[in-house]
Amino acid sequence: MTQREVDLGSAELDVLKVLWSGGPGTVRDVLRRLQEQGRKWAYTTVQTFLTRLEQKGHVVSDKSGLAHVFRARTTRERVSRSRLRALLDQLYDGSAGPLVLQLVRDERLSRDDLDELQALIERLDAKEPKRRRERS
Amino acid sequence: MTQREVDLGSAELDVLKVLWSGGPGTVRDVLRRLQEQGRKWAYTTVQTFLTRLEQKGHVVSDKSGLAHVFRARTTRERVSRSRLRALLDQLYDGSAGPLVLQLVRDERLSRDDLDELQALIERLDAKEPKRRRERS
DNA sequence: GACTTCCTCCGACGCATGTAGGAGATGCGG
DNA sequence: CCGCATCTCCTACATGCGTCGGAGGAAGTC
Repeated sequence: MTQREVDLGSAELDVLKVLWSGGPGTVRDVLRRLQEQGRKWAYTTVQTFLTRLEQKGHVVSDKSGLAHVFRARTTRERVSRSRLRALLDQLYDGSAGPLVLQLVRDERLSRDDLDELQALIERLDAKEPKRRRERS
Repeated sequence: MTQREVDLGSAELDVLKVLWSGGPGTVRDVLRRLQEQGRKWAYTTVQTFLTRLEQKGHVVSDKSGLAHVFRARTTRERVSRSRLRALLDQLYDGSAGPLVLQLVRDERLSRDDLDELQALIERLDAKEPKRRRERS
């Protein structure tokens, strides 16, 4: 029931993102917020995206007023997961290990992130069968 | 010189992948390998992708023989990095921390991966100024 | 030399996506 | 009541991608 692969173009995603971050809004609202981010789109462009997002089920709208109010239905979580999984499957053979290693190696994680990560690993370690191998 | 954002459709990527894994080959070679993977494409479809990949600079070909031999030029590494970065920028606000945490939490990393990860973290810790903060 | 086979080249088509203009309804300021 | 601002709806159009078919040339086979 995982609602078929989240299909979103990057412009569509940008629109969805303003709904996530700024809450529901009309076409005009969304347009304004986008413009504040430096996007120079026409009113109807935003409208098109909102409509398409609605058709795809990622957004719902309240059509009672004159100007429809759109609200995100798909969560950021959902999209992230879906995208991540696609990346994993396409380029990392489906396994997260190498990806994590690469990330920790290449991206500069903050001390806090590292700490947290370490804590998490310890927690996982604790929970597991914990076969402690001799360092070969 | 980072050669503009790696632009690859998913089918194109599949073709590139067989070049990565199976080495250079002609259209027919690539087609065969793809068919072994269950892909049912027409000969010319593969050809189209190889040509487009070449136009985009991801592949080079040796045209001396009758059948051209194509070879990947863009590495898997490069594509992975680029895709990963895009994901990070689009959905994780550019910072890898949350993503790593999510991965370690949600994906079942193998014991080996966890070990390796831990080792890596320790190495990073060692290298760093090592500001040991009081736990606030 | 005529056949069959394989290859390259070129063009095409449908669907998704990014981007928008115009038509027509509706509401508010005088 | 009139006009201007707004909205929605519909249509359009370019580009990219996934997918091929057909034309025409080179090669190996009797």
